[in-house]
Amino acid sequence: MTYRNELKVFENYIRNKNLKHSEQRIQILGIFLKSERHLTADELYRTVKKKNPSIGSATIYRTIKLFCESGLCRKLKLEDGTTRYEHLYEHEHHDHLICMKCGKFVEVISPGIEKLQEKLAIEKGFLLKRHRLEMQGICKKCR
Amino acid sequence: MTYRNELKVFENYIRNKNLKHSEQRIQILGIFLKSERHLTADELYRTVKKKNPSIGSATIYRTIKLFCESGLCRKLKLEDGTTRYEHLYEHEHHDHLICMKCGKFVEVISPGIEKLQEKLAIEKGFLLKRHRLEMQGICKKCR
DNA sequence: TGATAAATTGATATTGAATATCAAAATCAA
DNA sequence: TTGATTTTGATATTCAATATCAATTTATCA
Repeated sequence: MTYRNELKVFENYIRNKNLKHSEQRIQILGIFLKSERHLTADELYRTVKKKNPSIGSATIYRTIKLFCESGLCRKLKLEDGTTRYEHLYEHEHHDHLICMKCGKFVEVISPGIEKLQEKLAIEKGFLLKRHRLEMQGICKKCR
Repeated sequence: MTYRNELKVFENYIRNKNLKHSEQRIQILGIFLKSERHLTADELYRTVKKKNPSIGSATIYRTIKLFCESGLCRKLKLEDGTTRYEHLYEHEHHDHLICMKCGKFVEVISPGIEKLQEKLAIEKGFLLKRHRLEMQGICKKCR
């Protein structure tokens, strides 16, 4: 699988912001895109370090921020206090179902829930901007 | 308004765990219960300090943990990265609608949403244990 | 009541994630 | 290639939260 579109998104972002191309950013992006899991910054750092040991953790944080700004990445603050990052490009909005034993992430979406949220917000006089739903349970394998 | 029941819950917890009664814990509990807002640990610390300047912040953290364990308090990790604490005793499960401008918290509950969550989890093979829904928007006043 | 064991406190040090600083290196336009 | 600008990596710093530890307080029981 290639990530031509994602690469283009990132390169456009860099160009539009008058930032510069760098080898490190491309390495980090490649590893971020290849990873299936929702990584923490530190997990990404360790993985990148295997390919390029000279890279610093500050660069990881700086680069993740660019991914988020460019629309490739979303930052998730989870109930357990950790922060993880997920792919955003061509992933429509979704919520998460997380296994409390093995940590498995399932991305879910329920138009019904979305609608009820809208309704609830309106009842309370709110204009709903965004929401975050994290469900925790035990997956099939872990039961 | 008195907090006789809440005090009893706390005292029972202390007794059952073979912990000891302390003046500081009662002071902190009183201020926690009186506060209407969802406080951060630091906000609670500053408020307590006005009554008892000798109290240390470590005691606040230790004591909040006891409140949570005793069922009087729930820790909320919010999207903005802050951690706040809310009253739990005789408050049934609820989610939150938060104003992005003024920070207003509204506690909401939608049995419909709860049911759809259950359904969704079952579809994905999960046994749902808990969930967290945080909705952010703009309240009536701020619009 | 007083002695004793155990828990609690406050000050301080430490942790861990994330950000700030800064000199050296890399990038890019002309 | 030069020179301006950005980026990098090392390091220092921040901030919330926890750990450590001697001194104090509490509870128990003789």
